[in-house]
Amino acid sequence: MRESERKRLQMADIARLAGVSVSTVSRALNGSTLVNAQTRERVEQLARSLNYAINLGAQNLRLRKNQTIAVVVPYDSKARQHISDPFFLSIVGSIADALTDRGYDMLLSRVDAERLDSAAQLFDSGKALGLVIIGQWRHHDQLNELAARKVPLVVWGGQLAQQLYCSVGGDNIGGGLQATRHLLQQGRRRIAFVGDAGLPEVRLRRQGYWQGLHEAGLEPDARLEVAAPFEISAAREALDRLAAGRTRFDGLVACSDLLALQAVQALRSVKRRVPADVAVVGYDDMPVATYSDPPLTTVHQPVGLAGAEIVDAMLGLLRGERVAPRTLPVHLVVRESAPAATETPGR
Amino acid sequence: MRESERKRLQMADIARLAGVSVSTVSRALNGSTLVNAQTRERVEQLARSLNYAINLGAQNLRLRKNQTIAVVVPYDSKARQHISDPFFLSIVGSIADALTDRGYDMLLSRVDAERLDSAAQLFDSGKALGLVIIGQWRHHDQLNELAARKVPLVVWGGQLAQQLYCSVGGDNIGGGLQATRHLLQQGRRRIAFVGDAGLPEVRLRRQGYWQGLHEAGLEPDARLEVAAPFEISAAREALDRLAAGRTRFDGLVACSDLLALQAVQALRSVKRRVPADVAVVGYDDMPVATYSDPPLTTVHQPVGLAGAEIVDAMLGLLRGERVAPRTLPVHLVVRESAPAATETPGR
DNA sequence: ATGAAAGCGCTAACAC
DNA sequence: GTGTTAGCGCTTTCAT
Repeated sequence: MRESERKRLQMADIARLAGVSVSTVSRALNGSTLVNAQTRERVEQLARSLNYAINLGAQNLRLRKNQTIAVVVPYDSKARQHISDPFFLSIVGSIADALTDRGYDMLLSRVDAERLDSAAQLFDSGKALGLVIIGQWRHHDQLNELAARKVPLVVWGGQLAQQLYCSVGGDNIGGGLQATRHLLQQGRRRIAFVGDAGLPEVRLRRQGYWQGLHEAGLEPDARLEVAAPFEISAAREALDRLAAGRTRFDGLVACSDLLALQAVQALRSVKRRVPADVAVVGYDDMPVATYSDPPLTTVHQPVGLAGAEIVDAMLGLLRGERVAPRTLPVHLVVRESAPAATETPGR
Repeated sequence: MRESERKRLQMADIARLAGVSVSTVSRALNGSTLVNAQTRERVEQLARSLNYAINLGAQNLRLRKNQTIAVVVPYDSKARQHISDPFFLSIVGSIADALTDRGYDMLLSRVDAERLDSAAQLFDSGKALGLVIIGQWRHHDQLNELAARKVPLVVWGGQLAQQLYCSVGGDNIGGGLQATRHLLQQGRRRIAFVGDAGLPEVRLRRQGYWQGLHEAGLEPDARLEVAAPFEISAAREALDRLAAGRTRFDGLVACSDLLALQAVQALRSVKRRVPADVAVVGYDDMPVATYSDPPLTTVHQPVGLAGAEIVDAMLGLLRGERVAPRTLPVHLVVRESAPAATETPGR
């Protein structure tokens, strides 16, 4: 009908031109040993010169197979915002690489975060063999329901109690802990925590933060916990309030690099210096962290590894294995926003 | 065979349970008017409660349709590097959004840049209706061949002479020109250009750069043109050579924000200040440009718009229209790496 | 070594 | 309104 699909070539055409049956063409093109070498050669030449390729839709139907994995990046239905956080974008890139390596196709979908179950459609309709969902957001229960329905599901996010699905994620508790310990080691005692603890990953990081405080004999102060969303413009307001507020602090742990940098700007707008007055630690270690002013001390997430782990977990599920959630190691990268102990001058 | 696909539900199952024929189920689920309201209701209920969804592979085969567009991000076969440039990643995000809005699926593929024609497989095999390729790289001819073969093709990149395919891209000449003019207006006269002119987009930007120089009565100086690739670690070396070299310069136009920031670092390593000694302009206006040290004056590319334009161009092609290449407007965002004329103190 | 025929899960005439 | 039937483009017995 469309100009471009007027008359797609099919096996029957090749068969006719080669003077053989479709079965033979099929066998030739699929490397069966049951074809005469010359016949195969003729068929292959023909196919190549005409740019014929086996119709994978038909092949998959007949073989009842499929090599497609859906990667779902939920969006906030109110904001309908563009995928913007660099971390999510790069993890998608990493998954794309891992899937390509293993010979799978990647379907990239965006779905309303409030209707995560609609992602299951991708599976039910046979479009994809399994689902990778980027982030748990506030939908742990919906994810559990999907898993209960036996939808092959791997979620990038934190490992929670009562979790039926397979998650792969960074060590959030460890990350929060390392960030906090580092600040404490530099002598900071009033440490703020920035991130929306409604999200499991953030909650775990806060748990690490609490643990760090505890180790140092400090009590958490709720006034220093800022529920800033990952969405930057909305976060800024909360950070301005924190910076301008009466509650004093000399350290800050943020749940993304962009959040950390917004905090830096908010602090500067009220004439507080980083790190002199407030030392700041970010999260993710995206490229921005090395170029920013100041360069960020931040918790490095192993993005490259993440894609491979996610895909391996998915392939395990597809093989029918029980795949345990995985937690990937993170480590602190120290830069100038929260430098290591000031070089003790002399001894 | 796999645990998870033991016995996928199909229309026949629903039909049996509902006590009707498959045709009726098909009609009911597809909203045909030729079904009794009650029958439809019963069928729909059943399907919903069993999480049955029409098998799209079979449906597509039967209907000879397909709603999938492949987005191809070429990779360098030598480096086999991860998609890392934030600009490419965000344009992929933008396309994903635009496709979702219009009801299309997006297949994200990576292919060896040296074998771009292999991307055509995605089309020939019917996996995708059309191809979006991110970047022309050095493969203008391969792209032309694909277009000559009537593969529906939209390329993010520059508009070139002798171009058979549809391209969508930022106004590269304009971008290069604006960047250069801005530096000239600040009184800079020795302006370096950083980017691999083997790539069409870069070549066009350099053309704008030359034009800017020409307007000011200046001659290009080949020693100030640095063929730095987008890949950062490789670029750094070239930038260090430039910074340490004997050829003096007081302004610099880079072809990405990351390149600009690497240039800043290279300059600092030889004790040259930005912008005091050298004013630097970046390209793309990624988030990093606002947070970096110094914040970058940079050419803003309309990423959000780009996705929509690319997809609209593709849909035009699929409708059989001739779609002309499109050039999207860019504009300079002035920040501190190349500030506007120093506030003339008094008059 | 090759061809004929059945069927993957679905839709759309065509009957009734 | 609903069922029957013939494919969509392919693979694979089963013959020969």
